[in-house]
Amino acid sequence: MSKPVRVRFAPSPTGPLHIGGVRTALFNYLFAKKHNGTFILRIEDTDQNRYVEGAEDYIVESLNWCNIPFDEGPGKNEKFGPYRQSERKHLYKQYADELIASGNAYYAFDTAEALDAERKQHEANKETFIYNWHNRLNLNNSLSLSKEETQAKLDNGDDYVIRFKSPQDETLHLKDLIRGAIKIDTNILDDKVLFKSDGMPTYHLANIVDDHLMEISHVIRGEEWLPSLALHMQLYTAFGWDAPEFAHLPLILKPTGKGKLSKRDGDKLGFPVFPLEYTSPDGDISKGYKEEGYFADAVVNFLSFLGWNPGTEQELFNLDELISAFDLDRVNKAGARFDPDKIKWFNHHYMQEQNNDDLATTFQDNHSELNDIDVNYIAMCVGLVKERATFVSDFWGLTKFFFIAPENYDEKASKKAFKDETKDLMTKLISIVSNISDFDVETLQKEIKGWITGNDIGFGKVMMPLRLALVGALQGPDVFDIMYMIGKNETIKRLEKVISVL
RNA sequence: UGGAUGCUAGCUCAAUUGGAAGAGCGCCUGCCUCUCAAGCAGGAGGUUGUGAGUUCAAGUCUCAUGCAUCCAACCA
Repeated sequence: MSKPVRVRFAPSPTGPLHIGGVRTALFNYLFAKKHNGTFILRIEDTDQNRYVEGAEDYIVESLNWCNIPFDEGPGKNEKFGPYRQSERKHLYKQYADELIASGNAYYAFDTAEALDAERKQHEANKETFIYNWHNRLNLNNSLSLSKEETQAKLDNGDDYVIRFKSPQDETLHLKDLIRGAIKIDTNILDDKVLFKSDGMPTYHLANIVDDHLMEISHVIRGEEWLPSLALHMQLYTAFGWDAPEFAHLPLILKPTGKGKLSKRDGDKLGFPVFPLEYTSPDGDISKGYKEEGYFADAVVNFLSFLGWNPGTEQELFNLDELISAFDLDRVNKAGARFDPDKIKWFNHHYMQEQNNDDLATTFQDNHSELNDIDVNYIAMCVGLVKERATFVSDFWGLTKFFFIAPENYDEKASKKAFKDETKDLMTKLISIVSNISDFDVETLQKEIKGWITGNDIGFGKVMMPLRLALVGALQGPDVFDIMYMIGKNETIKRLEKVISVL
């Protein structure tokens, strides 16, 4: 039917990729895969002043960690390359010149200082300075100067920028896939700089040229670009090109209060706002979801619900399910509030699907106390407690009694569990345990429960102090599982110890 | 200040072309149990930001207003 779907994620390498950027990348990826299309990574590094070393690698690593790799991009399947705008520098000037030739753009020689002064003066008069039709003839450009003067300046090598000549008294009818029809009066638009004096294009020019050259079919980007849509559509018209479809995603808002989610919110409220840990050139470290123990699938699932929902009650989606369920029609318009508790909830669910051996390996790597312990044993412990864990880092607190005997007993629990007859009961229990030769869960259960019911003792009187002896607190999985795991000798040792403090 | 976009439960979001306001998370209660979670079941929670208008009928359309965000760079 229509053109093949080609979408791009076009971040600027100015630092670590924000979690909102990951969401934008994800939606592009889902849309591409849903329509058997191509997901492209393009690096928008036209601002050399803001370039940060390592940021591009960080972006690529983040996408890979999330399992949403790009199909085309720097160093990969370069059919439409290069994919770094700095390496496409030679392409842009001719297009700017083309716009000048067609009367859609003009040279401007105003210095940054002159424009700054204008802005300040307007501000003092409580006005807004806009460089456009109403004042461009009073400023220093090829429209206000004569042809000869302009040429003389160019020949002289004066610094210049190329500005778009925004039309007067027109109404633009724009279409956004998520927001519908938008009307814009061109009189309020300004003459945006398309080409900078350093020989680089601005975002606006590079973006349109590259999207055209790379045959992008759908532009899916953040809402912060919505005000630029009018300019971009006019550029397509000026070039005589077919424009792609546009979809502007809602912003991601702070968990508390109002406002856009920022790096500071993460620092303040203690959750990451970046996919991977990031160390800035200054040495500042920002937390990452990966390093904090989140599973990539959980992060992706959570992110997919920021501004989108499937219209059903299903919340748990793997990547394939997301691809088939995703639809731009179901992306909503309002800003999405970031809820750190919800992402933990997702992580807990994904924890249950993890392989115990893999979890055990990670767990062991993170705890030197476990160095000499058989990984299979650790995996069994993990299997017993993971239903109550959200992160691998929860494991130690949940399993330490499998590896080391409790040193003391929780005070409140002791009051509840230790009674006058406890000493006698525990002593008797030791002899029962000692006599069990098949030391497995079933036998333990049968023998001990049989003893309790047979003598009408009451479960709490035995089980609570027993649990306290083994764990040190009234917590943890099934008591018989614990006994089986630590073994007969250790069980008896712990019972003897608890008797000694009674 | 100007323009754009948005506003439904505490939070994330639902609600064919206008046609009885719903789910999940969180919270509370119960069940389960040797404990804490998890799990299961139930419950509370809403004048759809506010005010008008059009209509037999408005969360949905129109206008006004409030609040929030984005843009208003030779940043992206």
